[in-house]
Amino acid sequence: MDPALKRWVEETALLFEAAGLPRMAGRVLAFLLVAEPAEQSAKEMGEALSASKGALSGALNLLTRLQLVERLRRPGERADRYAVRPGAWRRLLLEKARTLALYREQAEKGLALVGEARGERLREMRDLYAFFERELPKLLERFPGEA
Amino acid sequence: MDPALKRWVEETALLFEAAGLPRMAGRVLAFLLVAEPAEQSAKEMGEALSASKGALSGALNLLTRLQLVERLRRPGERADRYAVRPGAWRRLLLEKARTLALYREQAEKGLALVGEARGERLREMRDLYAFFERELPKLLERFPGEA
DNA sequence: CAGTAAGTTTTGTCAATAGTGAACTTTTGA
DNA sequence: TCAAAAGTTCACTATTGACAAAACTTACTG
Repeated sequence: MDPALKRWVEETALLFEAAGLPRMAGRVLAFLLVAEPAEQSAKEMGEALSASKGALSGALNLLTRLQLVERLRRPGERADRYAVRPGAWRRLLLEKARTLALYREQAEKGLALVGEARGERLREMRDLYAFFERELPKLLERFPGEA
Repeated sequence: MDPALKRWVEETALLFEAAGLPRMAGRVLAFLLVAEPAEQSAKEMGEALSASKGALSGALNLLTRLQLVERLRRPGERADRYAVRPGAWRRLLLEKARTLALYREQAEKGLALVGEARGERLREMRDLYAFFERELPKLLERFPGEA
């Protein structure tokens, strides 16, 4: 693999890490974004990223659960292949949007404990998250893209 | 402090941690959301949260840098007091919005390396983040609230 | 149905990070 | 100017989590 591309993968993995992914999962995702062909086997990724089978297994399962990557098998081949799913980014943001509800609910729990009267600070929190919970999915619909 | 409230603080801290704050900073912020009075000294927080001076110092500096908390001094008092800043949540989201640019830029760097022709996957990434980079600040402006 | 390749799980090691407690510096009110 | 309180910094410890390596399980292919 081109050294410049290798550096890009590592940098990108760091970004993904900041967003909450484990380091190895970030590396795999970054690699799959630029790999040729798009479908890669665990073995190939292990060589490209100098990572162990075990680490890849965990990372790939995570990325698959998150629906960022799909697992597929070419007829006649023994090994699974993996590729970034079309619409992965939209899905990632939808997922984030869903966590907004957690924040809103937590604010509401707090309000129930301290009472609405004493809850100016919590109300600000609840209202803003509720606003985004409503508006973000609408915004995503306006984005011109697939699935 | 009421045990139910104590549990709420701990739960909320966990949520904040998932969003990227260090644990202690999350506890402090959660506590400041429900504390009476709103302005609390480090000593009071140390007792309420069973935390050391040193840990509080770090957490409070972080929260102050992030502009989520403000530091103030009542005349005649020796110790600083801290309170959640009005508009803290909006500010937090604006900050997140700013990181969208990082993702877009990283996708563009990748495109420069693999070429636009081979870059369907990266283009999807770039386009979605660019879209949000444009739309999110607009959305925030529509939220009826302070600074 | 064997033999082998792929994938998962487990175990042990290592690095990173948070937090305590103590030493140190700064501030402030007398 | 002095003394005490507040705040910061540092050294150490404990916890966490990621990863490699190897043992184990599953499932394909001939």
